[in-house]
Amino acid sequence: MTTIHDVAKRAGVAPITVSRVINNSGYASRETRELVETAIAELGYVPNVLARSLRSKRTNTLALVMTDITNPFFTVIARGVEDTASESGYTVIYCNTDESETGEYKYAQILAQKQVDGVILVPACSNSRTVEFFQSNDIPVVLIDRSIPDVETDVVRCDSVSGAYQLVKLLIDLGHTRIAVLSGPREISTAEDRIIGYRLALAEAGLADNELVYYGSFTQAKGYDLAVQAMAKTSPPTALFCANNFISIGALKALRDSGLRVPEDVALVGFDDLPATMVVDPFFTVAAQPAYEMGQRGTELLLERLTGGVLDKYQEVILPIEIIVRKSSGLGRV
Amino acid sequence: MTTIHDVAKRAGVAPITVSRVINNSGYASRETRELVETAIAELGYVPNVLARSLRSKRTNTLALVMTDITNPFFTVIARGVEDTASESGYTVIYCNTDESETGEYKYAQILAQKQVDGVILVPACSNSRTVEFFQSNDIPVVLIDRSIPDVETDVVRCDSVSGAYQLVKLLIDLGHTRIAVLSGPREISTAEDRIIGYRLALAEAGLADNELVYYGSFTQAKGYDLAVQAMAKTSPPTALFCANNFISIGALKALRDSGLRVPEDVALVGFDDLPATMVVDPFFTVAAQPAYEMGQRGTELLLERLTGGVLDKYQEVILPIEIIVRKSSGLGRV
DNA sequence: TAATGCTATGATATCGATACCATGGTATCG
DNA sequence: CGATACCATGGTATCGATATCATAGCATTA
Repeated sequence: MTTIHDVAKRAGVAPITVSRVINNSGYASRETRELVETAIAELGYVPNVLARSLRSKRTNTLALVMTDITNPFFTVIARGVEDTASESGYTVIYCNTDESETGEYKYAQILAQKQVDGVILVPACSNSRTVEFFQSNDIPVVLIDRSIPDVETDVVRCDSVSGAYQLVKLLIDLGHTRIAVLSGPREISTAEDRIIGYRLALAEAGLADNELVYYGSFTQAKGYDLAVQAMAKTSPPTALFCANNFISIGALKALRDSGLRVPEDVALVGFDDLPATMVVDPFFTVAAQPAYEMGQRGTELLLERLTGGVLDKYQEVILPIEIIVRKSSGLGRV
Repeated sequence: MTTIHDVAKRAGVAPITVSRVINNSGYASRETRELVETAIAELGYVPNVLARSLRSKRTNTLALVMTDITNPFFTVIARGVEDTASESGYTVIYCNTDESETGEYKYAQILAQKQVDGVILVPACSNSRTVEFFQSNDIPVVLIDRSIPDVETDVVRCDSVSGAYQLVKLLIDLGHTRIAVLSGPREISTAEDRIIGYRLALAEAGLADNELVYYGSFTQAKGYDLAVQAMAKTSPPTALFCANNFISIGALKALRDSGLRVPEDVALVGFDDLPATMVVDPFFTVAAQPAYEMGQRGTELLLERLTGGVLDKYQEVILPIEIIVRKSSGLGRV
């Protein structure tokens, strides 16, 4: 390992001068700068950011803690975060909690140890322990996609209530009266909000008594299960509202496996679009959230907190949802 | 920030003793251990890994440098890496080069600065500069998925030649004689190997004169383009062999857009399966590579190099490919 | 009983960089 | 011309941990 001292010796200057050249801080004459730069090139010197960060108290590293990196929705968020962060010279550590509260807290420890400058968190639970832990270690946190009750911090999310309301209203307008909602875990804000939106649309149409609510998790397997459960009723629903993309796919699989056609026999709508790169024939009617932009805005907010000094009030940014009508919702019932 | 000194003072011991308790290194009496542990708990102390790594020269961090994190093939590799690494107490930094050589080299600098212990690299080019840079900084590298000519390092990959051969032979056995291959960039080993396998199968069947080779890139957009080009010939191919999943999807889209049915009008086979979570109705006949296992084996190899002292000889691990026959290859031509 | 080995703990130097303070030279201005 | 400001550079302390060496008590063994 060549160090800043080696460079300094070779260039005939003091280490601190080398530091100034590298970081473009303080003054350095054109001549000295060149001396240092050639010494760096000749030695193949690479600064040690551990030492730098230890002294300067800034690691130029952010962490993105999310629940499921295999879900394209989060992958796209990750790209938004990555692009924005790297533009400002930050690197990003990705952490995958698999929707587990303990996994999340375990990562929180590691990230604090690593002295990350800030965290973008998709919470795996409604528990505020992780956020409070970060805050007690002076690490700012931005929540993304999901919120947590009674926590003071920045949030970037979409209006799930409204998105769900619009999707379910669409089904009602098509003539459906028995609509089931297949959602995620009870304690996740988006899972709950999407049920609230569902109820709103039902109530408005005078269908409050027809509620068919299923809680589960945001996975394909659970989507399959819940769809099977829902369709097993004596008078099964004629439409399903799935609370995310994986649930949609699982539900569609379940319906096909029972010989039911979508949309002819059962209509299907859901949250979260699949990326165009991964789908040949877009089929699902969805409430599409601007995932890339969520990552971007969340990161911007975090960077503002880090560099712009103290912005005293926490912000809640709510981004618009787009309803995309495709084949899976069908043409309506006669 | 509470430091090891604060803990030491509170527990009435020396900092080094606290260090011993934390790291379970050296001796510590039961009594002292408890004193230290309660002090840690009371103060909410979290060790600073920057300082630790600076002194100990180990960061317990690996880097996974890949070309496209939005491709599920690489996402699955990432999970394999992550799981294996975290089992051994390592964390993983993910880097996305977007198939760009400069992007790759830029990340190399950053990773060296961060003092990562080792790197798992999916090379974006056939250039050995990045690998050599890492090696000159004493950072071991394992290549994954793709190899680079004339580079001395560990490699974990699949036998693309054989996979391609089998897929193309399958098409030939179904009666196809005009088969086009839509591949990636000329300088990527997997892109080239898949063409070699294609040629092998053609030659064996006496079809060497029917070669229809298209180079491009591993993206959906390019797959679309190449398929359009291939089908525009006066006597167009009756089957397409796509060198990865994104090319397959793009090609399928192009065929559909020109009113051609798969497999009735054109048969389609390709490399890399799509994850079951993302597909309702598996359709493509594919050469499936064990992505998770590739990540796993690559990481294991790297960890062996890091911990097991010097394993003098570099290894090349070649994992088996599975051919999965589905609808897209059709039933053959009469 | 002296030698040996293990347990338990501490003092000090150091990892590689930057913060902070200090120094001296030159240009500008009233 | 002296005061002031800016440019250019260096010395030293320090960030928070561990490597290395040292010390001392006690048990075991020849």
